[in-house]
Amino acid sequence: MEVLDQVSGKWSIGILVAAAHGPVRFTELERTVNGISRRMLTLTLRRLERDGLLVRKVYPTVPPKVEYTATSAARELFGPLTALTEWAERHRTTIAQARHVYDLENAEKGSAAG
Amino acid sequence: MEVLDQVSGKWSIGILVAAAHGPVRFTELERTVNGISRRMLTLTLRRLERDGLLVRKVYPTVPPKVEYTATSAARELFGPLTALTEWAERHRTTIAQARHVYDLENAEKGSAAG
DNA sequence: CAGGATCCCACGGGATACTG
DNA sequence: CAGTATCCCGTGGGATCCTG
Repeated sequence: MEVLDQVSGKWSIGILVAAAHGPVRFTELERTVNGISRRMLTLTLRRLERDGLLVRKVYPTVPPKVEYTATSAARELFGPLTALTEWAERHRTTIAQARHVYDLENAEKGSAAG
Repeated sequence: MEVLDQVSGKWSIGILVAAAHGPVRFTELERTVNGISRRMLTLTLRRLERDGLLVRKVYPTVPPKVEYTATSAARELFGPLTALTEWAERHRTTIAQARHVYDLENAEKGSAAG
């Protein structure tokens, strides 16, 4: 799905949920979205703005102040997004175990389906 | 979210929904999941199998037959996934327009906020 | 039919330095 | 404070050829 490409990407979701509860500032996001670099924050913000999921409001003060606000389209995303992350939470250990088992079985390359 | 990384990737979702309605065969997926290459089909199937979202069943016949079936964990994903794709569908044109507008505004680099 | 192996490119994304 | 610019690398993914 082409439209979901922007929701994918390592940071979009994190930024969106960070902006869920009202306007957020750049530096605020930098602290909130854990592990994100300045560069990726900027790039992802630009993409989300371009897709109409965030509105960027600049206050021409000094020092500068920029606020990002989730649009209604973005807010409609929060439901599905929450469902998805909750699923991930529920199945995290299950998936980890599945990976472990799979890796073990495929370590012994000559395994006869034992 | 680390666990969602596998759901991301260009093809995982497409493959999962293709396997939603029962077991599917390799070639069947190759036709169903539009635009996927043999290579990515194999790789993505392996990843989904490793994460316990698909079960791979081999019938030792000639010619070979391999069936992929969604696990219960994967089936629990369909709800959230559907919600997400429906959101994408609802907002597809909106997003396209937003992009268009954004691109126009940023084409005139010297624009003084019109 | 259902893959595996190899090559090769595009792009996502981190690190770092500079700016209005 | 809120960016932009540059460099550089890992990997996602397409094309093509080979195989049990």
